[in-house]
Parts: sequence; C-alpha cells; structure tokens
Amino acid sequence: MTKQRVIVFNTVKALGSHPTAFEIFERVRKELPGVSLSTVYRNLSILVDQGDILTVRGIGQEVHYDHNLHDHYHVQCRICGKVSDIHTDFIIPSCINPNNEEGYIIEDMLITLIGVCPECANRMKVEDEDA
Amino acid sequence: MTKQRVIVFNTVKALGSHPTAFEIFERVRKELPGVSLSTVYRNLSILVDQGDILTVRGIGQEVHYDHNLHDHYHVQCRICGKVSDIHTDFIIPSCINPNNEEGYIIEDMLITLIGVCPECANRMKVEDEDA
DNA sequence: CATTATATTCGGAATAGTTCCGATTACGAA
DNA sequence: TTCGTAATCGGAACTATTCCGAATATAATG
Ligand SMILES: [Mn+2]
Ligand SMILES: [Mn+2]
Ligand SMILES: [Zn+2]
Ligand SMILES: [Zn+2]
Repeated sequence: MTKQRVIVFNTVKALGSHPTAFEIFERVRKELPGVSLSTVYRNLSILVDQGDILTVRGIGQEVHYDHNLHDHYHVQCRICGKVSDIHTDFIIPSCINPNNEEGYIIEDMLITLIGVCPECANRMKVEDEDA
Repeated sequence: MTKQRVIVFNTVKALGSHPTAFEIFERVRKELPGVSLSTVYRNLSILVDQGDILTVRGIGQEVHYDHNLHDHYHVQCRICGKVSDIHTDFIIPSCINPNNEEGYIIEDMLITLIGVCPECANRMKVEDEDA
C-alpha cells in the first residue's frame, strides 16, 4: 500500500457518491497536488482487483466506483448521469443459477436501473410550466 | 428511411450477433463502399430512438446492438468480449416496482451477466494442460 | 421542369475515457 | 550501501463516440 493508493482508497470512501475516476483524481489532487491521473487509474484498478472497491456501469462510458461492498443495486439518472443506491421493495435475486444452455461459466451480474432523479424530474416540470 | 438507414438496419438484423458500431460499419461498407462511420452511428442512434433496435452494454466501453426486441437477457464473456443471449432457468423479473425511497422515476433496467464462454473456457483449459 | 427548402451524407476534427510507455524515483532486502 | 523491484509521473496513444461544415440528395412548390 503506497501513500497514493491509500489516499485513492480513502477518497473513494470519503466521496461516497459513486464518483468517476476523474472526480476521484480531482479530489486526491487536493491532498497530493502532484498525483497523476494514470496513478489514480492504476490504483483504482488494483483496488477493484483486490475487492476493496466495486465498479458501477450505466449509460455512457465512464466507470463509477463504489466503496460499499454490501449487496445493493444502483439507479442512474438518464438526464444528469448521477448514480445512487436504490432501495425498492422489488427484490432482485442475487444468486445466479449457473446452468444455462449456452454453457457459460457465470461469474457476475451487472444490474443498473435507469430513470430520472427527483431533481431532474422537478427541473423538467418547472421548465414545462414556464413554456 | 434513407438507403443508408435501411442498410444499417438490415445489417444489424443480418449480423444477429450483438455487433458493435464498428462491426456494423465494416459490414455496411461491403454493400455501400462510401458510407461513413458517422452515418452508421447517426442511424444506429435513430433506430434505437425509434425502438427498432436495442443496445446492450457490458464490460468495456463499446455499445452492442440487438435486433431482437423480445424480452431477453445477455451474457458477456470477460475474456473475449463476445455477447450472447442467455437462456437460464433463473428467472429475472422484467417488471419493476417504481416505488423506491429515492424518488426516482424508473424507466429501464440494464442487466448483463458476466462470465466465460465455452470457447474461452476450453482454450484456457488447454493452455493449462500445456504448461 | 426549375427552384427552393430541408434532411442527410461524407470526411475529418474534436472530445471523452482509458490505457500504455519510458524515464525517474521510492522502498526493502541483502 | 548497493541492488532489484515496484510504483510514480507525464504525456502520448488508443478507442469509442460525437460534432461540424461543406456537399449532396430528396421532396415540395411554383
Ligand atoms: Mn452503491
Ligand atoms: Mn440479444
Ligand atoms: Zn438527474
Ligand atoms: Zn470468450
């Protein structure tokens, strides 16, 4: 664990809000002004491989990082791109039956709900009223 | 429907195998040698907006396109990146309860299983035996 | 048919996110 | 201290996608 890796890890935890690599970079920079973006990327990828953090994918091509290792699901706003944890009474089964006709060895399951966050929904409502 | 759009649409159907934009471009090119990549991208995005085709996302940053509009799920091989339809006795609920504490309006659900395809599993087994 | 308006195309530049690489530096073991 | 390994920095390269301006096709109108 180098100084840089510890700070990247702590920053993911501190930010909490499913930050992107660049958002993490900008924050790490405040504590470690000379850090390079490639160092942030490399350490994020090591932390993911070690199972210390998780990745979340949605619409668009940026990866979001999550310090919360508990079994939980995400929703992304299709307007502003924000990623949030989601608590719904809809239960998503977390264990996969590995039997499938295609003969794949199944290891993981990417799930992200897509929708509109309350802030964006409200902003759109106001804009409609104004028009 | 321009000539280009029809050919892009038919190519997605003809390829069948969840092709990427670039794979579609390469195939469209054979029928329409002067077509530009931007035309393929624009028409794919129009076809998606019109609901004529679907997008599939997995690991990595490329989008895959699917002509099959039926409710079905996908698995991607983490080794070779191939995307396949998956038939498993594990039932994924397709209807989402919109109630959630976060107040999101939920519109869609991205689901992709991740694993190893039979070909890659076999190749890895052979490589292990050789070593 | 000629004219105009609109939509679409092509080609390439620009952008965004990420990965890679070479030279330098930090760290630990011998 | 010396050596070897691993990590860092900085920037170039890469990949996927979007954007833009000029040219072209299409459709509607006179
Ligand atoms: Mn989370
Ligand atoms: Mn499919
Ligand atoms: Zn939003
Ligand atoms: Zn494979």
